[in-house]
Amino acid sequence: HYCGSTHLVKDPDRAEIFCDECGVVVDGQRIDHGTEYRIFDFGEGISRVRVGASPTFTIHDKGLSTEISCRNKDSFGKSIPTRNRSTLYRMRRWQRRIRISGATERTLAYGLTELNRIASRMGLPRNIIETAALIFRRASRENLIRGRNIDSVASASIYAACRLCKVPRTLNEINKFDKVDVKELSRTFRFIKMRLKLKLKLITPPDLIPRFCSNEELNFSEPEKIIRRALEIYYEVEERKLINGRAPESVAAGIIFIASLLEKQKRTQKEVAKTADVTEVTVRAVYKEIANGLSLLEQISLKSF
DNA sequence: AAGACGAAAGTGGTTGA
DNA sequence: TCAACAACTTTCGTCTT
Repeated sequence: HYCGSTHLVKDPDRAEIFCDECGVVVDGQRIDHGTEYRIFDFGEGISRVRVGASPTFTIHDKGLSTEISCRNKDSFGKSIPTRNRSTLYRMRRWQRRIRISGATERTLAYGLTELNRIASRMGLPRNIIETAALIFRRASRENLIRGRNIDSVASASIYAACRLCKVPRTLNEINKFDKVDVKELSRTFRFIKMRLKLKLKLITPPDLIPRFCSNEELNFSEPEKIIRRALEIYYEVEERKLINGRAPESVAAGIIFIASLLEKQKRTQKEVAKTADVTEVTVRAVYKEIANGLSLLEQISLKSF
């Protein structure tokens, strides 16, 4: 499992196995195959019935809620006798509790729906969606959603899940599918990350390179070759400390551009820039720096002849 | 005509006093 | 908290293919 931890936790209520270190859902489809049993033990006062495991974190069953008026009148408007008022009081108290939980449930349902919408439009794999849903539920449980835009929490959960699962998306990529602005998404993410103590490693170019190379925009015939070449270049660059303070997308883009030249599958700077969501100017800057540092310039210009 | 190049000016985020 | 700073963007004119 990616984060190296062997500390996996099984949550029998949710039929989930997830990593205690990083929170990634390892196996979300798992069904509890434990003994099916019922206990009719009046002595213990417990009746346990296993009806089956909830298959996913992402679906929520919505409930209905009821209001009880605070006036002491019945449905005909007649005053309710004092001897019944204590009963009514108790009913109200219960109803209030249920309604409050109903509100958070509604938030959960709405948020998970939104989360699913974004994630499926992005075409994210199952395990990432489950991880995102788990994060969202934790955020809800820890009361982090109140006073915050539900949509932004949903987006932030997806962003975090992508990073946890080692296939990070940029904030901008997610922002193309959601309804919040990048700044708010960024704020919410930082907040959630801190409060849930998510352990996220920094994004590095190798996290991005495989996905970028496989992008349909670039349409490499054999992405694996480009990926391998790009990674070679990256490790060389890393070793020689040729780049400082560049955003990982920028570095990835510059490297992929060079790799496309060396593999004789040249792509334009514009194309590479578009898939990495940076500008051509940035691609140029990075690729120049690297090409100079590795003395690749003559090689590249030779190849292009 | 399209790509590559780099200058100039503006923006948002990080850093260090 | 403020100012300096590098990275990044946008825009644009020029050169190359």
